[in-house]
Amino acid sequence: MPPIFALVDCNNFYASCERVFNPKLHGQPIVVLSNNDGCVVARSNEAKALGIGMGVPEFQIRPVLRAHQVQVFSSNYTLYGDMSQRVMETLDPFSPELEIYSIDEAFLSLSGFSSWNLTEHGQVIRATVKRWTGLPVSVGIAETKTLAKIANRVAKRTPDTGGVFDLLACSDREAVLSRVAVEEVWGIGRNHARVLNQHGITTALQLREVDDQWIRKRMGVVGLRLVLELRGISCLDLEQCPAPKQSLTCSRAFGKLMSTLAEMEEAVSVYTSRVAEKLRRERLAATVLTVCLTTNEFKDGPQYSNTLTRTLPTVTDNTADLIGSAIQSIQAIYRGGYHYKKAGVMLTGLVPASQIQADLFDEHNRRKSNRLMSALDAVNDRWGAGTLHYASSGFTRSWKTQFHHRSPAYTTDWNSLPIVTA
DNA sequence: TCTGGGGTCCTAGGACCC
DNA sequence: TCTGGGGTCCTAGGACCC
Repeated sequence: MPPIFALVDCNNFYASCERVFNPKLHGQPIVVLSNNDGCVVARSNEAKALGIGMGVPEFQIRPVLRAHQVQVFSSNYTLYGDMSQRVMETLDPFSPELEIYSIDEAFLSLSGFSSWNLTEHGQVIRATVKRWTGLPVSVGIAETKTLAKIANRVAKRTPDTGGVFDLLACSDREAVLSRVAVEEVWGIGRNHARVLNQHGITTALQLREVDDQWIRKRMGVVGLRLVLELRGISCLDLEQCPAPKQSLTCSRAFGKLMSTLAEMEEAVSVYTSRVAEKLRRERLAATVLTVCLTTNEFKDGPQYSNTLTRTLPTVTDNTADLIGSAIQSIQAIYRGGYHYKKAGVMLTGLVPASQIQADLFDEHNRRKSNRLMSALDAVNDRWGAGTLHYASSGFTRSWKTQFHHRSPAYTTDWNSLPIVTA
């Protein structure tokens, strides 16, 4: 049975989430900012039309934001995560196989649906997601994932498609591919695009026609796979069960520059606590911990950054163990006389928590540790992150990441439910 | 004044072994 | 002329994604 993929992708996901519970925002330009309200990470169509680019620092476009009364939001990951889950649950019945590819995208297998009118099926999907979640999505359909991505782009960009485009039902595929720039193809980033352009390859159609050996040499097996996908030969399968994580990170820019070791220890302690929570949620334990710190690269003045990776004394998912290692590492790489902007903690060498090898005498302590961590996580789930924390994380948090324009957690907090007035 | 965060995969090269 | 050859494992770095 030849494969058929549908890619369902939410339009301007974060910006659209803000709109669902705030109808006044319809038709208005919206931007959503990254942590610390630093860069633009999402834009409504109206904001795109104003020429606001993706990833642009907020301070550079402040005049535009003010002049056009653009609605500005800090990232509200609690809201977006919950809305994402609603979308995925809505998509589930439409296909026997679903791959959640990112927070706002899913691949559906439509293999075996070839006798259906897939454009109509796509329209039903689109209308259902809109009705059940309030979010607009686009649907692209084709026989490979890479082509489904392209079909989705067409659906999004061409209003008369009604948000659904089926490349299988398209009579002039060459015309479609010739209108897609090579840098818009999934898997072609800035660097590969530059090289391809230098060789006169500027469209998806031209990329499809390149010589196999040539692309293999320049872009490795990844490049070859991509070209085959453009030709309609499916090389990327649907992945229904996500592979176990290989690394977990918490890294963040500070709300202000920091210089003392005491502050850096606090920050690293907080970040370690966050990443340890992720670790336990995934039911994993870590064998290696990496700490990094860096000054502000955009600023003049002395620069310093360093990274230290250490194998942990024992495989663990215990926050205190991990903090102990992280503090030792930050003490080792910290240097006085600098203004630090960012630090991070990464866990690798992850193994299933159930497989932790405990020696005979360790058994008692491990049981105790598990109970303590369960209690810690339960308290913080119930009363909010950081309610219960280690003293090494400090109490002032003057360096905390800033979110000055955050919308309420409409869907996950009783006190933030939207209120409808007659 | 102000510039995000969290991932994956592949490849090349070095160390080491027999 | 010609200085073995083949394999594994690990790491760093590059490229990409959302």
